[in-house]
Amino acid sequence: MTKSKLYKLPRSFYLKPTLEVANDIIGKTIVYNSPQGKMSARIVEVEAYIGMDDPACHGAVGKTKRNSIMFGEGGYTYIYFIYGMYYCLNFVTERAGYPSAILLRSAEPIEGIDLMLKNSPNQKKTDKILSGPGKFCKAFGLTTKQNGLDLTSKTIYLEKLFESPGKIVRTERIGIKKGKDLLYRFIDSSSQSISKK
DNA sequence: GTAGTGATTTTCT
DNA sequence: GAAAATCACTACA
Repeated sequence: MTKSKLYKLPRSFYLKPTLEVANDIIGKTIVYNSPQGKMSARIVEVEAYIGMDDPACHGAVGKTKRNSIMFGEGGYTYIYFIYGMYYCLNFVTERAGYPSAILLRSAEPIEGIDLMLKNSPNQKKTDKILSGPGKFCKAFGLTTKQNGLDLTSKTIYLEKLFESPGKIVRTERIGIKKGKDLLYRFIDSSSQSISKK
């Protein structure tokens, strides 16, 4: 593999059906120009949360203050606080008025590893520092302050990498009580950094 | 090696 | 007042 060409994914990427986006997002690179410096990582694990028919989707119970960003147009960040101590990062998908998003569960660090380690005092192994939604946000320094950012802006965005993606596998989602029968979790099976075996 | 549980606070009922 | 799209630690085999 010689030079890898990168380009920022446009708004249209996020407006496709959520399952398509979830599949396509595996192997992409997320770039975040944080106040601390630039950080980037290769996405290897995501979960889809789709609309009113998905019982595990935050938007299924109707629009609330917390999930209102999911009802907006695709291509924005949705960050929420959970279990009293962790944040989770999502990418909003599809059209305005349709609550859907993709939860970023795990990634492999590329740039800014020193910053990630600094943000995550408990982590020692760099190959596991982003292996979970809560850990990812901690390492990237993401909080609800970053909720609703435009993914086509300069601050945070995804890049397409012209390399053959790893083998993508679909499984049931993790950590939810309802909707487990839906195979909405996508992982790159060649990665060693997924959040759970 | 696997399994079980406490931490801690925002958000919604 | 209870639940929550999690993680790290402890206990035990």
